[in-house]
Order: sequence, then C-alpha cells, then structure tokens
Amino acid sequence: MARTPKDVTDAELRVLQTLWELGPSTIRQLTDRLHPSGGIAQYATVQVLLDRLRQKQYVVRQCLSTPYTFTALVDRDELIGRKLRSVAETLCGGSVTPLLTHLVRARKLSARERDELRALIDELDEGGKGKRGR
Amino acid sequence: MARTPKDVTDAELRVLQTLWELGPSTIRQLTDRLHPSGGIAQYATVQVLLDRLRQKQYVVRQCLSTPYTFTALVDRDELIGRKLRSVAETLCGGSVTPLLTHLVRARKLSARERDELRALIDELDEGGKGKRGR
DNA sequence: GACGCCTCAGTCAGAATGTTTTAGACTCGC
DNA sequence: GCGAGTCTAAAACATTCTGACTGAGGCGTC
Repeated sequence: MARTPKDVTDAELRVLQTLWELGPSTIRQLTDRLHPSGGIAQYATVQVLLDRLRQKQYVVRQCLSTPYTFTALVDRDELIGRKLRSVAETLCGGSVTPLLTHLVRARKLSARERDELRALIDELDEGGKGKRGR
Repeated sequence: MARTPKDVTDAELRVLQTLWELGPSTIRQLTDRLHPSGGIAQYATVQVLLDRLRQKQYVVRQCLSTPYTFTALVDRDELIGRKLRSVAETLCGGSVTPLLTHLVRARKLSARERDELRALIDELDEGGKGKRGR
C-alpha cells in the first residue's frame, strides 16, 4: 500500500541545515562542512541528497557557472510550518488549532512566557481587524 | 547509518485510531472495522500491527481470557504531544516555544481565536504560580 | 595530453513497512 | 473423542526508503 515517505530525511535535513548556516553554497563547501575529512564518496552523497532536496522543491540550483550554487528555498520556520501542518493533517483533520491549545495547555509556561505570548497576541490584534482595548 | 524509524507508521496509526474509536477491542473487532470485507490475511495484518504498537508501548493487551483485549495506552492528545516534541527536537534544539510562537504568528488567528487563546492563558495564570492582576 | 574537479546516472546494502503464510493450541458443539 | 472454527505466535515476503558508493564523461588548467 501507499507508504508516505518522510518529507525530509535525516541526512537531507543535515544538508539543508548546513545550507541555512552557510547560505548559498557549492557541493564542495557543503561537503567540507559536513565531512571535514571526507573523500570523493561523501561528495557524491551530498550531491545525491541535494538532488533529492531539489526534487522536493526545498532547494534550487543556479547553473550560471560551474560549480553550481545551491540555495535553500525554505528556511527553518517554513519547515516548522510544514511539519506542524503535517501533524495537524495526520491527527487533527487538518486543523492546527488543537496543536496550539495543546502547546499552551500542556506546556507549563512560565509567567514570563505567558506574558510574552500575551504580548504577541496583542501585537496581532493591532495588525488584525478587531482592535481590542485593554 | 542510523535511520530514525517513524514513531507510528500509517498502518499502525489507522489501527490506533480505530482503537480510540471503539475503545478496548479484540483483533477481530478491529479487523472488521478496518477491513469490513477482509479475510484471514487482514486479520493477521492487524495482529502484527498491534504487536508493533505494543512493543512501542502505545497499546497494552489484557490476557485474562481469549480472545485478548487490546487497549490504547496513549490518546490523541498524547500522540500530538509526542509529535510536537519530536518536531521541536529535530528543528528547534528541543524547545517547543518556537513552535508555539510560529503557530500564533503564522496562523491568521481570528479575533475570536485570539480571545480564546487569551482566555486560556489567563486560565493558566490562575492555576500557575504568579497570579497576575488584570 | 595528464590531471583535477565537476556533473550525472547508475548500483548497492540494509532497514522499514505493509502484508501474508504457516504452525500449533484452544474452544465449542456434536 | 472429533472436527470446525478461532486464536496466538513466529516467520517469511515484496516493496520501498535511505544513505552511501562507483564509474563514465565533460570541461578547464597546467
């Protein structure tokens, strides 16, 4: 039956994170960072992982000149969003609200965190439609 | 290299969800719900999936009499929590706070949702240590 | 032309996942 | 006791995923 492959695998994530860290990079740069004492094999591995990330639209490639430069298309926050939506899809019929209330409820938020969260909501109120006196 | 298996696979989740729906059940009951026109093979499949869920401590088995009765050890909310912690582990160094702020920020919360959330936080304030005048 | 780096297209081994088969035990009605 | 039906347990399978490696060929430099 249809198996749902992981959106981003462990090895792919390592490459993506390195890409976030270094900014647009060549395979060589990424390989040197990921496998400081690595050889040709590691290079090829990183290449394949970048290829898969590219197929998944997580990365693009600039082919203006060789070696090609790879750039991340999604940042950490975007990836967090996708994961959260995926969890919501799997367990909450697509709604992320349960996740939100779960986090607020289950997490023993400190008084400071509560205040921060409150401030964040108030901030949204400003931008949002319904301004709300306090 | 070490691959991280999915905590709960698709097929396992289907069984777990059925278990939530029906409450403590036998393999037969679960199979009938999952594969109304299924045969022996499906029965065995459900059996194996329950076994794997049991190894993962998601399910327990009462062996008082045959057929055994299976009961879910974790409910939907607990599973949500695990998934969220897993995402936090993978992407936020273990802290779930970024998830929370992401949800609050990225989700275009309606004024009503904001109010509900605010109420929820206030509620926590009551129970929490730092009571906070309003 | 030899060398080095790059890209691309396989190939591979091991594990995960969903499913099925098989073997044996147990229960119940006759 | 016997046979049908159900149950448990353990193996066996087919596919796919995942991470990793190899080799062929291109392009430039020395």
